[in-house]
Amino acid sequence: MSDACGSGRKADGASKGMGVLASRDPAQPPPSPPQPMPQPQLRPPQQLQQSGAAPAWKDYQTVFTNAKAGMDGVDKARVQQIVWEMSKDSAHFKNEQRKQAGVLERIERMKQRSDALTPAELAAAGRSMDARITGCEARRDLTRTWLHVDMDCFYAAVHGREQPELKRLPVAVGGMGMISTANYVARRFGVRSAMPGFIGKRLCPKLVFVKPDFAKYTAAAAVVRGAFRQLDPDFESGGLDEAYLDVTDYCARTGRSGEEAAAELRRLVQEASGGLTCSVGVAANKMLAKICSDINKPDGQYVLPASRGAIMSFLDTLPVRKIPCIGKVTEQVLQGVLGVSTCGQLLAPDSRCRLPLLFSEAAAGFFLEAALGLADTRHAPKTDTSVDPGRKGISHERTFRNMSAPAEQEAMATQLVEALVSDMEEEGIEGRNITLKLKLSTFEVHTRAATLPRHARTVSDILPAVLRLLRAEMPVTIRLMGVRMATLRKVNAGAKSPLARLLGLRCMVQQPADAQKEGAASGSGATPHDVTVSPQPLPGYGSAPPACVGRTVSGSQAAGVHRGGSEGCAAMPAASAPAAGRSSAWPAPAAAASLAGPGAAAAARTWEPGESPRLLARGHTGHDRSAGAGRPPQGLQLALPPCAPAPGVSGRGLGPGPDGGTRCSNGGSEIGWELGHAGGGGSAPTTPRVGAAAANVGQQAMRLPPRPPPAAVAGAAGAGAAAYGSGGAGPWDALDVEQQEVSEDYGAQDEELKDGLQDEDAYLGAEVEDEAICILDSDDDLELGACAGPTGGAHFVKHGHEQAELHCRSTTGEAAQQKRPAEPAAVSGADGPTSAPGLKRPRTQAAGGGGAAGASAPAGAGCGAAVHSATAGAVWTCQVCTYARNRRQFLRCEMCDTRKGETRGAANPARPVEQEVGSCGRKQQAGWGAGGAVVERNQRSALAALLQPTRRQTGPL
DNA sequence: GCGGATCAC
DNA sequence: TATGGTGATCCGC
Ligand SMILES: Nc1ccn([C@H]2C[C@H](O)[C@@H](COP(=O)(O)OP(=O)(O)OP(=O)(O)O)O2)c(=O)n1
Ligand SMILES: [Mg+2]
Repeated sequence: MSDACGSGRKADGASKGMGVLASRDPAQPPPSPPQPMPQPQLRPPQQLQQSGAAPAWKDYQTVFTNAKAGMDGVDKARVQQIVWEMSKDSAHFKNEQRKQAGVLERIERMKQRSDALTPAELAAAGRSMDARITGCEARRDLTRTWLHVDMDCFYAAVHGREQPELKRLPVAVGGMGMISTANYVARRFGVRSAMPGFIGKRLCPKLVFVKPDFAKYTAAAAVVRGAFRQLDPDFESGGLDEAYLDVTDYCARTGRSGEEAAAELRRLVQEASGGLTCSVGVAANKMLAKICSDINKPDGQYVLPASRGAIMSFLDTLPVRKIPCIGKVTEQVLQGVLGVSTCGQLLAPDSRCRLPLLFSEAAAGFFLEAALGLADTRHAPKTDTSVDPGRKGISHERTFRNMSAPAEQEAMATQLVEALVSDMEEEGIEGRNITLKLKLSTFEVHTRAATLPRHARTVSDILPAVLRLLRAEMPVTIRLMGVRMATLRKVNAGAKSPLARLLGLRCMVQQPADAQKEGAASGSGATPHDVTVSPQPLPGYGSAPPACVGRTVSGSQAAGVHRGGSEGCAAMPAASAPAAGRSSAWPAPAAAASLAGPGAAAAARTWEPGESPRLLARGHTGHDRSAGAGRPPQGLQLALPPCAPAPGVSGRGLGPGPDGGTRCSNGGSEIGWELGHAGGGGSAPTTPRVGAAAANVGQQAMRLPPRPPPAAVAGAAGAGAAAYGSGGAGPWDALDVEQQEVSEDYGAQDEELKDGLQDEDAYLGAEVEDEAICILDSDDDLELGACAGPTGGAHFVKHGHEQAELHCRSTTGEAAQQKRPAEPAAVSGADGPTSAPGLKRPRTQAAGGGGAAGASAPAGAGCGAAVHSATAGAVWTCQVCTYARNRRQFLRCEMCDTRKGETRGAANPARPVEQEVGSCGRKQQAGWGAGGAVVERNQRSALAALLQPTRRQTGPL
């Protein structure tokens, strides 16, 4: 086993932790403290005087005393006491105590429940868990070799590389307000990430603060990723400074062991980066590898042999806190309720049988698998970036001195929304769900959300809703405000049909399996047609402003918005990535991907025995008997960082700088805007591998109804990735919808046309060679009218209110050019008292008219159908905000939440009395977006709420 | 769908 | 003086 580790590895003296094997003690003590203490006076005080019993400071639970790399010789008691001393009178402290009280309460409740369990219940649950364990074991896959690599005190190391003198000094990246990270010298004093700078300074008076420079980190990350790629071109990024590599193939190819691969990787990283060191974990799956990478940090590696025995032995004494997703709170809960602190204890009969009885299905399953050392062994699938927004939400938030003035708060909200919109535009996305976040001067956090009438991406569409939410909470004294947009989708991606955009339709085409015969094309049966193509929607202009605000505001930036595919990342392959947004890299579609199992069927499921914890989005190993074909897409997502699929080239450095660098407020305090804005790019995915996986994701994104479509894409492994990959070539290639010129009309920003079409019935024409199924998915209810065409037949199959399948079948030989089978008028005419009375359906027709597309129309039959967006069907006008398009099924105004018929805003009836006046006047602090900057655009998802307090109070702030 | 909570970097 | 920003998931309503 201990094969020659001789390779690579330079004997820099610090030849620490070369792979260790079979350890029985997971916490193999790192070979003694790093290096000799730099300077005597830098040695942290070793002990502190403490008298009395049960000192108050001992109860203050912070994350600063957790075991962490570089914290070995730290006097934790001293740290804790100082942290407590400096915090105890603060509002922050008070809030922490409040939260802690809640945790204790929760633990208490769970304990009671646990005690109340009957022997019968426990026995039954025990048997159930045993069965699960058996199933899990049967599926354990030890054939893959994974490396998890994590840079050592990354930010600090980058600065140290440029200013060597810093290496010997205790350095913290950040400012007196917040520390992003600290080098190992500083860590010996207890200085850590997320610690307020002033406390760090107190712990280590000589602490040197360095301002963060995100551009540098991004550039450095890009370099080391180049090294990662050498061992695994498809490596998954877990953040700016870490990644998961499946080196199974590399090892097979080179004949190297995992240990040697790790050594080689470390060598390459150091060489490429000019001295930056990293630590590597080697194990059979991602989760284990991640845990291992921390063991011999810094500049070390640890190998966990791929045998069940070694793994179980390793986990036996491993603190549960080491499991990703088990944080401070969960650790306390497990300890408090079950008396469990290690994975081994979690598996003890008396503990494991209680898991399903005290925790949710998902959580129990996660704990079980984690304790067994089971997790993803395959890369997360990649997704089609032209369709996938790449993220679930996008946000902006900022901390400032306590603020109470409404006007000031509204101005802040405006700024935030502007920034948000700017980012959304960069990424070409729009969203439907807006959330306002407020952190009171007491540090309590509250969120208020609203669902917009339709997807929006302009300030004029979004701000009013935000202001409404904000005003409803006034008066308040806040220290932070944030805005987040969710329910995202890409604007215009791939959709060539303006009509579809108008309707807000997502269209997907797929041919019935049996139709492949004809596709003679590839013997493999993978014709372009049999792939689920898809995506995309987007009501370009269609999504008009929510009446409320003013439609006065024209479609503003319309026409040319298409953000070029890649603003900055020139190096990126076309199909690749999303423009970098904030920090990093590329959105990890993993999240969505993981849910989109193979084939629509597996869309989502809850934990099932044997399935790996979603530690990392999983791509399905195949043995997934997703019986629950039609389960709600809500599978558990105990995701760990659903790593970014293929983080490739690093993006450009900094994004568009802070507009004018202004943001930063006074005195370049703290970390300033740098991080907040940085981001630019991070890494971009290498050319995303499109294919079956992508197709699946596409489906997921499209919210396909549970029922798998006929042409089940499911198993279609390898089914032509082609159709997908070509970015813009979407569905419209196969389903040739007419009216290209409408597009131009749009481009011309024809306001009238826009308004008119909006609620109009519309006609959707298609040209297919044989058969096709077009899946319609709209924001609005769809009312489908008759449909048929001279050249083909079609019928609808509805799925709920917003989706439907349009099945088209051509009658061969029929005029190919005749693309307008059904006369729109034939469509049910259920027009309700729609707005825009003046315009009827003419628009649509006009649109179809030109038919420039027809010119080169390939032979094929046409068929079509008329679709009527129910928006126009039945609407009511809010008497408060005058929004006139509330759909009938809503009893409250979609814009302002007022009850139908009511004349006074009912959204927030009771006005909170409101709390204390802001405390002391803090200094204006620039929102540094440090940490955030860190994370690549969302690689992180957390299991989080495994244990939720049962109660929930949603009162006025 | 919302709001609070948890987690990670 | 002074405790960040971004993204995601989960649970209970
Ligand atoms: N709360 C946090 C945690 C981390 N980071 C940033 C700074 C770190 O340099 C970088 C990477 O995070 P790590 O957890 O990997 O920490 P380090 O790389 O700094 O140290 P280690 O050697 O323990 O990996 O992310 C941050 O801004 N805020
Ligand atoms: Mg690191």
